[in-house]
Amino acid sequence: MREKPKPYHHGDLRNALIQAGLELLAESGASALDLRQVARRVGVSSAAPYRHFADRQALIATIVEEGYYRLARHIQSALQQASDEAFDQLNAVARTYVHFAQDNPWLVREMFSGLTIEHETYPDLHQATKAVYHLYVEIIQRGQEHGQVIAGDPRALASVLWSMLHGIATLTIEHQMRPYTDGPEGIDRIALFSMQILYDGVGRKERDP
Amino acid sequence: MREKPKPYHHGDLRNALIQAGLELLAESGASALDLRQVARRVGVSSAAPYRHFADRQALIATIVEEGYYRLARHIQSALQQASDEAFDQLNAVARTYVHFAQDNPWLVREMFSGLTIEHETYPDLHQATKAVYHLYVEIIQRGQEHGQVIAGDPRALASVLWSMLHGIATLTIEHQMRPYTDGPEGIDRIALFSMQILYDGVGRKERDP
DNA sequence: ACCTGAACACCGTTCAAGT
DNA sequence: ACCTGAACACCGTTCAAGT
Repeated sequence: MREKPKPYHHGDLRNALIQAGLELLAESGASALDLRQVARRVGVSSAAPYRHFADRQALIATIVEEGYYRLARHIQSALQQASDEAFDQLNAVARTYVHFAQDNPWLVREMFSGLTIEHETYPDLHQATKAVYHLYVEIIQRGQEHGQVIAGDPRALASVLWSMLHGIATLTIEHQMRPYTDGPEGIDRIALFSMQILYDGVGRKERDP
Repeated sequence: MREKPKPYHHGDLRNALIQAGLELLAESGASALDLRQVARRVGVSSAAPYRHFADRQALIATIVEEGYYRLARHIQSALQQASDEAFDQLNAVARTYVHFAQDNPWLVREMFSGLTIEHETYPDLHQATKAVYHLYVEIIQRGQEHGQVIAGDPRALASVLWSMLHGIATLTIEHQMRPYTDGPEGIDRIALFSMQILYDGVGRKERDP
């Protein structure tokens, strides 16, 4: 079934490299994400990728960028199935975030390692992270409009939400959330619990008489 | 785990390698954390480190472990200067966490990358992270005893606190918290703000008459 | 314009041999 | 017992030459 037409020109090498990199990352972790191996899998020479990416970092940045866009898509589709209650939406996002991390641990680790984000050498990547961040800002704003979320700069509140999501996803991947993540609905439980805390706080409120 | 005090090239190569690794990491980032370069800086051959560490990962795990112990010490000393109010303590921890991350960005990135924690090949490292986690559990428990923190499994609540700290530290390092971190007290401001949210929640509470 | 082949510098790791 | 020197396999990157 598999033909091996090996034209001198690949045709879509750039996308093929991104795809192969994504696969290698998922299969064998970050150490497999090296240019020679990616080139090998695609069936081109080790030098070929340099026609499409400045260096290894640039390929990784593009792969991570793709990761952020995928995450954004997942979140958007989860939000469409949630009610317009702020808490419900927070919950949907948290569940999506943690599941995405669990399903793509190596990709998310690469996304969160941030080595590339630091240098603003990759504007497209920066754009992709902003797209996700913007979804949080919108949730907060809608919640404020409906009187469900406290007043305050939506971007500041969104940053705190982002921090929380970032943290629970990371700790879940690293298996630091056990035993709360065990069992069939464990991952959902920790997401729900975290959002409940974020929503209501850990401080004990006075029961006024 | 103290050994003979002898920071000379001959007798204490193990500690010399850890120290050099810490320095290289701080100076030049993760890419500088390679065995040959560490060996070079200490003034031994490239093969010498293998007498003290199984491989490169083992050296990194030890360096990261040292990072967790340093962080634990910082937190402990901050807690001693805080009052016995739960909120005050949460705040002290958050400030310490974020400052530590800002002062040691590469070390913290390595600590959070978690590639090593996943494999429980490094029990000492696991131990070091537990030491930090335990400090959070204690804060939560004290807060509950004083009626300042809501009821619930202290370990679960501590995990949520940990997630929050993890997230704000990461986003601060990656400069995703701007513009809230700008200015002289910016870093403290974002820590305080985050803890206020964690304590009181983002949900709008009804003002009962 | 896009890709190959060979080359260079460098790293992780091993091992026989030195002290 | 601890360290050196040489060696092997492999990776990032470059560049002249091929299609």
